[in-house]
Amino acid sequence: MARLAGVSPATVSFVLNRTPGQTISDETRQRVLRAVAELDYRPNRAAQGLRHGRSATIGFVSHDSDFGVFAAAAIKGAHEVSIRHGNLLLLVNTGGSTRQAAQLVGELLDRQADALIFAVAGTKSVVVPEEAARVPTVLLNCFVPDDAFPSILPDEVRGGREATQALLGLGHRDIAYLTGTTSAWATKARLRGFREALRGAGLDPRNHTVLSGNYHADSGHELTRKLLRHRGPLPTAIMCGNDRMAVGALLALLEAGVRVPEDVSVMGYDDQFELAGEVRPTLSTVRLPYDAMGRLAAEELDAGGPAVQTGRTLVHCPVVLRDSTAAPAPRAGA
Amino acid sequence: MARLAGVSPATVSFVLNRTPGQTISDETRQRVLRAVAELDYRPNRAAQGLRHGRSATIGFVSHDSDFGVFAAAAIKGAHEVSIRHGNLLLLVNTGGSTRQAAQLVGELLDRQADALIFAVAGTKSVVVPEEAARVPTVLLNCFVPDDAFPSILPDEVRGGREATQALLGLGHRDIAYLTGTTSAWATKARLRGFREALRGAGLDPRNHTVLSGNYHADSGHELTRKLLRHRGPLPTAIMCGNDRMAVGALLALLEAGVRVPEDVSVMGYDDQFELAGEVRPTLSTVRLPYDAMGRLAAEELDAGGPAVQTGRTLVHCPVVLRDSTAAPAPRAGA
DNA sequence: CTGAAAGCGCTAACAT
DNA sequence: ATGTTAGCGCTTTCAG
Repeated sequence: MARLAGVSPATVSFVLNRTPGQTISDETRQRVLRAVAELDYRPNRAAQGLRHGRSATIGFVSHDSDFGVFAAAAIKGAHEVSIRHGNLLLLVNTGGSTRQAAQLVGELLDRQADALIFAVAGTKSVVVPEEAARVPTVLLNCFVPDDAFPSILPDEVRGGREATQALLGLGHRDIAYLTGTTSAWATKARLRGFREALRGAGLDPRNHTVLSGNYHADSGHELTRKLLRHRGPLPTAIMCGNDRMAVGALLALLEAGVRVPEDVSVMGYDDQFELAGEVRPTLSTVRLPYDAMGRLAAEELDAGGPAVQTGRTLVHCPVVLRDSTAAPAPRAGA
Repeated sequence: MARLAGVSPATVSFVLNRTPGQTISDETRQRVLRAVAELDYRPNRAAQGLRHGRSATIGFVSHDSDFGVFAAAAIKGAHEVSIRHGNLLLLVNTGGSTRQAAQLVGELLDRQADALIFAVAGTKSVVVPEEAARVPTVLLNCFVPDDAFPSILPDEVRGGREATQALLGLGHRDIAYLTGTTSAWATKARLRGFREALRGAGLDPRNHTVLSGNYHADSGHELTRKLLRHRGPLPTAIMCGNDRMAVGALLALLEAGVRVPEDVSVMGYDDQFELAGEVRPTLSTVRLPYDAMGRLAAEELDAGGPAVQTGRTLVHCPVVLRDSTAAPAPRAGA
């Protein structure tokens, strides 16, 4: 014990914490510091936590069957700002089961987590274990029907709109949309943005092909083949539900000898790490700012307010233009 | 306090923990349990930890600039078995900096983490903060020069060898290898496995093209184009440093009108989540069992032995055959 | 069979 | 200006 080394029990605490309103003689301070250095003593934060009722720990609940790209990015963001505030992340994965979620939130609370981040990969409505309400909790990429917890969500409508506008800006007038899973919240929102943008440019969405897929690369491949088979003139641009579908589309187009972006532009969505920026041609896409969302969540929590600020915060998804999009080739009919 | 509800202070502890060698009358037990249920009381694990000197928490140090696919998989595995043993993961990311690593290991230790997992995405030698030695520590996908900590590593030589043997088994005799970053441990090991397999089949590795890339999709693309430009007869199979390079290769081949697997077989490495199984054709590859490695690490730690069992544990990387490989087409010269 | 008491490592209020 | 005391919530001898 540092106390043996010096000659004081709680004085150490005063010195180490610079307790305000406490004045310590320079001599003792030195003595303490020397002892601390010698034993390289570090306060036991579990004990501090017990005293303070605060563990300097934030529970991160990944409510998915797997940790994936989403969780990794969100965790990175949350970690980054938590660290800055002296907090660490206590991580659990529920496997997507509501029962497991309740169980694990219990474990987190037992360990006195000061706050909770509840995150899901595919934006959607979730059931949050009610015990979560005992501490400040933020929902990341998900929400509850009554908005009892504050949510942080990507602004998918705007993302879809701006992606479409980017294409329109390049001169495209015939844009096909290969959607992700139709039932998904994000799919609907992106599609809505797509239609808004078309209407905004004076075009009729009903003249534009929309095909339903499932967010997997092979569905992008398949739908693009359908596009190639069935239509007369190919659209000059293809928007895809996400980057993986875009990669599938790319493969199908190349197989058919269609050049990207000379003959057709392709737009993804997600800006998926190690994918969008690396395929050839590199993919124009919309950045899903999971890391920023994680940061935001942690900021709300670290700020620590009783934090039952409610409501939904939408985070902007910026368009990232790379090589898979270009102005359409002048058409014969033009 | 549950104690108020019943009429006992520490008896609660006996009941809840079924303390061996303690015998409790059925009546009191019921009383306690009823009170516990009513207040849905749960013991404070921070306090338990303080008492026991054990936090039921394992520190997971991701020593990379980012959380990525690797960390996500390894964490998933480690989480899975930790949970089963009643432990939770306390997660930190060092950004790859040794100084940050020391700092964060400090934070973990201050919070009384019972053990540490130190993980890196690209297999390599690392500098582990020396304080890590205060608790059982396992190195995941990395090692220290003197093997002072036990390491868990993928068996890359065998992976490379078996991937090559799979191709040889299909009848391929001319296999090109597009490597990842040459300086990487994994690259060398996989290449060694490649050569061992060739020699094992009575072939001379020097007759096989080996081109150096960097594990990114675009380098797979570029090297494949080089292959297409420079060589007379294309090899019948191309092994790639990883799946992303394989996707690059796929794109380049399709662009050139070369069919996969009819004209050329392509083999990846990693079995990357959401990639290898989804591109068209689906990628034959070697599974890098990061989740299993994570599980293994947690198992060694949860077993909790003083656990300074040292040495390196190699984990098998099984070949996964999908659609991008097939028997070579009969050649004119054959 | 159960309660009282001490103590894990720390800090906040209260004496000195 | 420093040291004492009590207590955070739990477990564990040790007496009853």
